Amino acid sequence: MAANQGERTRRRLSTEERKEQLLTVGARLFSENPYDEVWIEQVAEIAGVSRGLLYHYFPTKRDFFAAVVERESERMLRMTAAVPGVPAREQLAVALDTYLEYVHTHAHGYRAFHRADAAGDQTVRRVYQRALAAQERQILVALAADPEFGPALGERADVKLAVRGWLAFTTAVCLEWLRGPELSREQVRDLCARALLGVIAP
Amino acid sequence: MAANQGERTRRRLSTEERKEQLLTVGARLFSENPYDEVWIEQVAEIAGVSRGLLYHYFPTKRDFFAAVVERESERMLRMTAAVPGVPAREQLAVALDTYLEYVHTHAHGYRAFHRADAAGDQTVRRVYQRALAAQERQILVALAADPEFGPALGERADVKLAVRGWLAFTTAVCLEWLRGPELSREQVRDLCARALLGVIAP
DNA sequence: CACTTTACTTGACGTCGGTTCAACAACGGG
DNA sequence: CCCGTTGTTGAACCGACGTCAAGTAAAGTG
Repeated sequence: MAANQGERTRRRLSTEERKEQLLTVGARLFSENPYDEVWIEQVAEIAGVSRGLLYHYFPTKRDFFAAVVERESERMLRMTAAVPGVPAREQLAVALDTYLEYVHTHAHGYRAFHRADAAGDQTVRRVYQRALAAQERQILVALAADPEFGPALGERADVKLAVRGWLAFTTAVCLEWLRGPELSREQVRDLCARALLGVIAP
Repeated sequence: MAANQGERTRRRLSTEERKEQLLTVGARLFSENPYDEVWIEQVAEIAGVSRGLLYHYFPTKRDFFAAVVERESERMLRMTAAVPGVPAREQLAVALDTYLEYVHTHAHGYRAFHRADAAGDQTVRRVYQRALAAQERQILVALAADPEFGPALGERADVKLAVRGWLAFTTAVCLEWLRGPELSREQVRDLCARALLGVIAP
């Protein structure tokens, strides 16, 4: 009902701090409710500011959502940067561990991010697709660098599609895992790893 | 701008015919735009009826969307019913062919259906999840009936999650395939088949 | 051809959430 | 202590959802 901090002292934050705070609140709300069930007023209320301020920082509600998605995609890509020079099989396990760590600690952002898939308009979708493309590229590069897969990779037209599909696989598994973790992190990791190797294997 | 058929003759359809028509228009619009960019007035205009009539058949916009999703899920399940008594490997190829045929001929409905994943509220989501669960069950039953996979299936806790992930894989691949069919139907079919076998194989 | 039924239209209205904007107030420098 | 900068507010505007009562006309029925 009331603001986060009591209404007695109206805090005045710097532009960046306020933006950050609003995006964090947005990530939580967008992770729990579909896009159009999140009211801009609700975000402002939880953040302890007025509706107007939100529109001062973000032109429209869509832009606000896009900013939440973009912020989360950046965090995700930053946390799961590839480690070059390591065999793909091994690197995959490590990368998946990092990924699952990210999913676990930033569950809200992760869920909010993946809402952009089906709920977004052109703008949001573009941000989302760019992030997915970056992940795909990351995976393809890691695979191509490994002598086990690299050489045969370029000859197959379905590899790109396979990687995209695998990302959807991993996403679905992780979202379900967050819902109720009936499997251990290691089991999830191995399942996803097995899936990728199964698709790109001859 | 104007109605589908010229405005000179106002056609009077049966309840079922009209519902069907409206749902078809809805499927097309929801396949091309996110939920909140589809106006109820737009649907009515294209169908050549008044806004009021739409609210006569569907209480709210959400119910309308849910009806679109449900209709499409029924069609999908009906068209991809399992054929018992056939080995899983073989049945998988046939089922995927049927599935891809459905995806191709009902692209609008297919896209609209999968918007419910992230754009839906509780009601819509329930419809969507029920359809997914039915597909999962269908796959698990087919696998369990085959002596090659059946016996070992019950012992593994990750099978359900794997199947769910595979559905997401297939969905992502099909949606991308609809976008620009750079791969033939056979290639897509084989890719998806390989994916499932790769995940449930030991 | 009357008569009934019922799909369908019309248009005005209330509501609610997104969006705009002029004014306000908290901080920082002089 | 005053003043400019700028974070922030509150209220009004708008447009889409949803309601409703009264009426219109297309089909079936005798």
